Amino acid sequence: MTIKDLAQKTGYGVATVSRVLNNHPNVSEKARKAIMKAVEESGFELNDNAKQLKQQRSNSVLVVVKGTSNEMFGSLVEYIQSEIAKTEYPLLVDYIDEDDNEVLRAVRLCREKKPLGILILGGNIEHFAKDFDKIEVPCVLVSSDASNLNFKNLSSVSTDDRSAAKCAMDSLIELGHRRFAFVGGDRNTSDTGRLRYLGCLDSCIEHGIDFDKNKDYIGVRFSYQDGYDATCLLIKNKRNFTALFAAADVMAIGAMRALRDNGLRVPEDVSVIGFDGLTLGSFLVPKLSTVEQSVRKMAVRSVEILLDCIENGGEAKHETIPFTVRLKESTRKI
Amino acid sequence: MTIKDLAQKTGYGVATVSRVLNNHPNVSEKARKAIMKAVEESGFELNDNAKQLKQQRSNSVLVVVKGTSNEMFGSLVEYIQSEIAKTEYPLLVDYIDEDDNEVLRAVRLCREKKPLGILILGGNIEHFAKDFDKIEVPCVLVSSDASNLNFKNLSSVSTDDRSAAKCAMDSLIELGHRRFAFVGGDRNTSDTGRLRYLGCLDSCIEHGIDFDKNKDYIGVRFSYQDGYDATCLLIKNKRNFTALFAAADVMAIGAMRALRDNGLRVPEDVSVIGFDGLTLGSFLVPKLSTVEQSVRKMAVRSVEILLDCIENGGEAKHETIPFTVRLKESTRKI
DNA sequence: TTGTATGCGTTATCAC
DNA sequence: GTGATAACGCATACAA
Repeated sequence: MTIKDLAQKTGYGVATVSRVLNNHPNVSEKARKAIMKAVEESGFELNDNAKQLKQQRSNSVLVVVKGTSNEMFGSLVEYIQSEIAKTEYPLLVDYIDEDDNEVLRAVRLCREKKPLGILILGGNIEHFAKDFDKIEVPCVLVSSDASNLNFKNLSSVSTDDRSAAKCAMDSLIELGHRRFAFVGGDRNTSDTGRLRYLGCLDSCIEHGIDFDKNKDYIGVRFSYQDGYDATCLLIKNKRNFTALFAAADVMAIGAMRALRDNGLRVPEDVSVIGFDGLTLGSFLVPKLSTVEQSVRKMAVRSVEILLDCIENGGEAKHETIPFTVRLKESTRKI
Repeated sequence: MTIKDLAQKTGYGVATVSRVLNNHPNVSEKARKAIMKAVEESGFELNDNAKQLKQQRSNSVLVVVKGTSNEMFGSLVEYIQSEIAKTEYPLLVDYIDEDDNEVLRAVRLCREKKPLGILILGGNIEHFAKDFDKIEVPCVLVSSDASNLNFKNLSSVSTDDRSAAKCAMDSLIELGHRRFAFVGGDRNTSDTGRLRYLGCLDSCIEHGIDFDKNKDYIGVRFSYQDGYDATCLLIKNKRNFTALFAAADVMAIGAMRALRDNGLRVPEDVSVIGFDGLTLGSFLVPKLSTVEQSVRKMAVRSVEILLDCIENGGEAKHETIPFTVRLKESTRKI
């Protein structure tokens, strides 16, 4: 079933059928009705490939997700999906490993899929600096700040990771903690991991807290198991910390279990704070203290910015989503 | 940049370029080398739209995910993604609401996207019975059994939900429990919810357990919050249950928190068992007892079956993935 | 082993 | 208001 068949069936020409299907003007009401009727009856849908070939672009929006075990991105993708679903653009989701180069991947997908725009979840600024010039469509980097890169088609929506991590640490210090352990991201492959690490460092320095970056900090992947393993290692190192900062809620959850398995109670023996503000955290026992980023707001703004760039040729924007340190039940005063 | 440009650049014809790009035979080594070199230099990628228009299909695999708040599907999508990534097929992921009609959605996407095959995560057999005949490409329904529908292009990979739920209940009964509460799925919109409900009922009947389907059972959506709310309601009804069965781990997690907030301890006062076997469950305190379905195996088999249908014209298959009742720390003997 | 020519289904430019 | 018709970039039948 093609518009040709439809034309034959209704007695009109393909051009008129196409006009009706695309809501173009210069079609008689009579023709519109007749053609729409035929469309209904046959369940006809335009062939996207032909349409897009003709129009020299697809109408899809591409999302590249870096790292699959971090539930925060899962949640982000869902919100993005539901925002994009309000439009007529199909969403192409591509998951890549935490260690892969997201920009090269995007470049390749652009040539293949010709998306209207791209959202990249998680990214490494160096990758952007090196290869982003090969991307021409609007792009929003979600979760890292790209304002100092100055690409005219690259926006970003992020949390001020460094300040947020510092705030979280400040809160722990205010609760009386002095000895800390850190389960962070890999500082080399993850901007987010690096910034949150620096924020912690800032706080330690400001408060004169001792901190051995080789023994008190372990950088791993964003997953439950990695959080668990890293924490076991920190305990084994006998650093006797009273508080643990995890650079992601998934790690914090792994950490809490590791503490428990080593005979330590949360928060009585060790306070734990995570980062992200996953919905899940509020259902745990104890409720996970965390640096809450409004994942929903992040998704909404990212999509809004992207659509503005796509539809109105809007300028690239760099936004920071506010965070809130939420001390719940996994932290306590000592 | 098109194959025409590439042809011009290398002095060969478009047909030869096309042959090289598709690894077809009858190309001299010399031509292959020259053309590949030009491809490298220019970073050329075939235009998917043109290719697919020509071939009368896209090369993509479509995944329709029903319900976004059930983390089990999130996990399933990730495994599917990583399996599909081993092939060269791009994955088109479409999320729809738990209450939407997944088959009509798939029909529409088929006409638009012309995918090679479809995976549907979560589904209602009635929807399939009514409209699946409009779908012509191979399809695998994941998580519900479709063997009694007899569509030649519809496979299914599922857990025997009814037996599994019964086993879980049997285990609780064996632990000495007699008074139960059930947080289940909506029996009307979700096959999975209905079957797990029936399994529980089977067990109750077999063991002569009293069960008021209006007061002891609440059917809600698969999410943390719904599990929480339903449990609060059950507690309010003063049914004095000693064990709670949740039709999904996410609900069980919500339930555990609700119990806690109502002054009940898990497992001392109430034993809780979930369903799915999420990775997360093993990191909770207490570790969540659950009916474990190997999500990974489910994903792997689903993709294998689909690819076999796509690539070798394999027959539709209906497979059941084994389950294991895992009693961990959220259940106890009374 | 290679090149030429045709058509996939659509949109858009014309001429009517 | 409408209908021919030329692209879009590719794969492929067929000719050389």
